[in-house]
Amino acid sequence: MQAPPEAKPRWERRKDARPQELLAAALGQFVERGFAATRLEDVARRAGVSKGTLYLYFENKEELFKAVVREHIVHAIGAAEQTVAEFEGHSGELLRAILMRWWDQIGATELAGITKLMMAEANNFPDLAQFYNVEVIERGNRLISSVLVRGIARGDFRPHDTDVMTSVLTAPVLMLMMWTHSFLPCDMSAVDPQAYMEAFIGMALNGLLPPDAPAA
Amino acid sequence: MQAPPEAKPRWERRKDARPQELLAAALGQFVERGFAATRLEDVARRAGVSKGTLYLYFENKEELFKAVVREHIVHAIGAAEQTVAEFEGHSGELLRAILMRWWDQIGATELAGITKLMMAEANNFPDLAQFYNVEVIERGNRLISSVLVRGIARGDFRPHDTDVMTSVLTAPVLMLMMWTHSFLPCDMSAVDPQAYMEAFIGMALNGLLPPDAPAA
Amino acid sequence: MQAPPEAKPRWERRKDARPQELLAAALGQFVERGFAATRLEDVARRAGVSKGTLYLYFENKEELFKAVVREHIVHAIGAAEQTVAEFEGHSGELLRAILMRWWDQIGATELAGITKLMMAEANNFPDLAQFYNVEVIERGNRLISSVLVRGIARGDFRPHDTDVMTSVLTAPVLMLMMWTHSFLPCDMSAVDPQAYMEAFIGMALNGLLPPDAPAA
Amino acid sequence: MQAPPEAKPRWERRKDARPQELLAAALGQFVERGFAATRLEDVARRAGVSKGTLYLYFENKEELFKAVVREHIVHAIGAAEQTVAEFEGHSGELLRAILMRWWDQIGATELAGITKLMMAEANNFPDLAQFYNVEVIERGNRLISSVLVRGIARGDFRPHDTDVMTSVLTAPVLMLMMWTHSFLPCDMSAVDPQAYMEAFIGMALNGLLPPDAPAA
DNA sequence: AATGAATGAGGTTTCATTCAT
DNA sequence: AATGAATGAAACCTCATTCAT
Repeated sequence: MQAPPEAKPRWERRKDARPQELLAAALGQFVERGFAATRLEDVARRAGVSKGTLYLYFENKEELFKAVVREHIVHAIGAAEQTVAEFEGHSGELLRAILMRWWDQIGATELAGITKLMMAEANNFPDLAQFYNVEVIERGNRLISSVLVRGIARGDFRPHDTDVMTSVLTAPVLMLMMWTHSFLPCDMSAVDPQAYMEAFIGMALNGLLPPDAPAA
Repeated sequence: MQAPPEAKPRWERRKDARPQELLAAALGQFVERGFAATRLEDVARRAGVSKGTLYLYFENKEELFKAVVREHIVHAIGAAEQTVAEFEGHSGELLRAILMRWWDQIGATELAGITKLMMAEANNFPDLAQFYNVEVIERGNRLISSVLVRGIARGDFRPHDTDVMTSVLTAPVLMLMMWTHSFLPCDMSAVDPQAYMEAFIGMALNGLLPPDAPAA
Repeated sequence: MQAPPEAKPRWERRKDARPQELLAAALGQFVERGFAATRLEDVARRAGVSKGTLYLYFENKEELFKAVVREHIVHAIGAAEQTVAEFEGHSGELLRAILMRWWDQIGATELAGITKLMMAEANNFPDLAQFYNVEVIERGNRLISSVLVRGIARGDFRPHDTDVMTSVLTAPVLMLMMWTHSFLPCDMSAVDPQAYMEAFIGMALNGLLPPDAPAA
Repeated sequence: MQAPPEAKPRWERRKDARPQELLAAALGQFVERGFAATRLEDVARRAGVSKGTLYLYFENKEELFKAVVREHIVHAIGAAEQTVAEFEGHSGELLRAILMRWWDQIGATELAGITKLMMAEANNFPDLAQFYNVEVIERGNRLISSVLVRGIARGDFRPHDTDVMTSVLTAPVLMLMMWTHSFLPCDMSAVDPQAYMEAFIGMALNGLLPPDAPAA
């Protein structure tokens, strides 16, 4: 009776939207400051909630970080796995799609900051490192690897050591991510990431084709 | 009987050796933990002194870090500048020497951890970033650049945009440093850094020669 | 049986009362120990809270001190200004009221310790000195001065240099404050501050009257 | 043989001069900063010696301070006692001499800073307070008192409570010292200390004369 | 579900004092 | 007699986490 029904409540039920907002805020803060230097208070303020609210959704800072990684990176890997499982064409085409999506969805976004952050701080947070290795690195490598195996099996690629080749293929992408997200003003403006990715993938695919295949 | 004559004194005076020991301890700690996460107490313990002793030699944490950088990295750049100034042979040979020394004296040592650290934490410590940019990055780039200019002037290299080329030349080395000093177990064991450097430099030099020169 | 139901909680929420309690504790500690020698931990303990709590309400030690001064002294000056603005009677009466209130509300209370503290430590804390000069000394002097100007304008006082007279009027009060709050056991017990104030004001007012006025 | 005899030695034997230099440096520093805020390192630097040297002459900071007080203030009291003991004229003349000397030798010099310092910090250093009370305040009061007693005994002064009168006589001098050495910019420039002292002493002596004496 | 006041361990820095040289 | 390197006990301040409301 006192308050009209449409009176703005002190806080708003967001229900399922809430966690997403918290994760978005956390991502931004982690990328800007790194893991250790990120203050939960800033994450909360950025999400427009109170510090305590974070703890309703995430056990602690590490779990919040893991959730960010799961939400954005692990999820993307899952989608890529799906693509691989369903794909029916030439493995070279598939590999190109996977690598380009990696760049577009992660490398070219603020998510690349997570990669940088992990390289920098993993030493100080062994639990996080363990988690990231299992959930991201190993799983990601497995994904690339599986495409290579598929390619060899189908005769799309010439036979090779797929584990080594996985490293060879991931390294440039990781490096480009570090590069574009580092403060270091090493005039990378000279290089267009998109062009770099195109060149790199073209070269790689060419090198993977069987000896008798026509150049891609 | 009570006190053995060689009872160790409460502390030992080290005089001139001290600063070096402190810097060595600090370097180790910074590389292992990063700047923010390094506790001065750990640096002190590692050097076998008390916390207060650090402050006899360095004004504060930032100055300690700067001293580490000056002692090891800036100093090395200075030596390289000397080499460039005195060198009399072909610029390709000089460039090779400079790049290999960079790798051998910094990239392949724990000093590469400083580079990694700066990429990771510069955002959080603007003063440090400023210092590092002026003392290391700009000065280092100027050094490489000067070799290229020299090469063009002498006809050792074909004409090119030396600033862009400086980026092109530094990028792979920086990346290799990041790579080999990152926790990320991206099976880089497959690649021998030395071989990588050789290959990279060989390629670069070839590309820099004037059109009519015999392949290196 | 194990835990009595009325077990006291780890901490108690005080909400709006808190700042006042903290300021009271801080005032007590500052007056007892001085600014530099006051440890925030003691202030906290005195207020029955933890060290960290202080920082929820005050940015740092200096801000805490300023808040104490504002809360008690600046506030009192404001009230006095109000009185002056609204007063309608003889300026001598007004001056007497202002000076007596100064003594009663500040000089005779522990707040006099703040005055003593500022005299002692201003040299070591330039920011504090600056603040105190602007917020207390200049403003207080302006207040007295305005009463004198009003008195001259209304013909209540004979013409005189109001700035000099302001000094003449404030000096004895400040001195009495120092005196009664100093440890120095210079048998001031012989003098009753109240009587001293009365005598001083009586004399001052007499001296300020216009030549032809009947002695007060 | 190696070093010519007149080679400047690493340090110079000053023998008895040393302590005086240290005390002078300490006095300056104590007056500028206060007791707690004075760093022994600054005292040492000011005296041109090392920190350790201070401890050869003074057990610790408190003893150093006591020595300063003894050297300058207690010593002056002793000289004044001597004067009183030997004086043969009218007690009014003697009292005037004693008070003026107090002002000239202490009040008008940086030594007045010691008085200010004691008022401000005695609470925090009970041992110092105790020392100062016994050696300076009580002894100083006894000195004044003795002059009053002598005056009454000789019929130079009318009978009165000499302890109370001692307070009455010392208060204005102490206040003037505080005043002139405080940062508080309470335009005391309007008052010339010398004139103030003259006026005060004149008034006091007049009040002390026996009823039938001719005005001084 | 949400808040935000409260906590307290942990980090950097200062400085009186000690002691090997 | 003199030095000055070394110590270590505080002091200020931060922030992840808890919990009464």
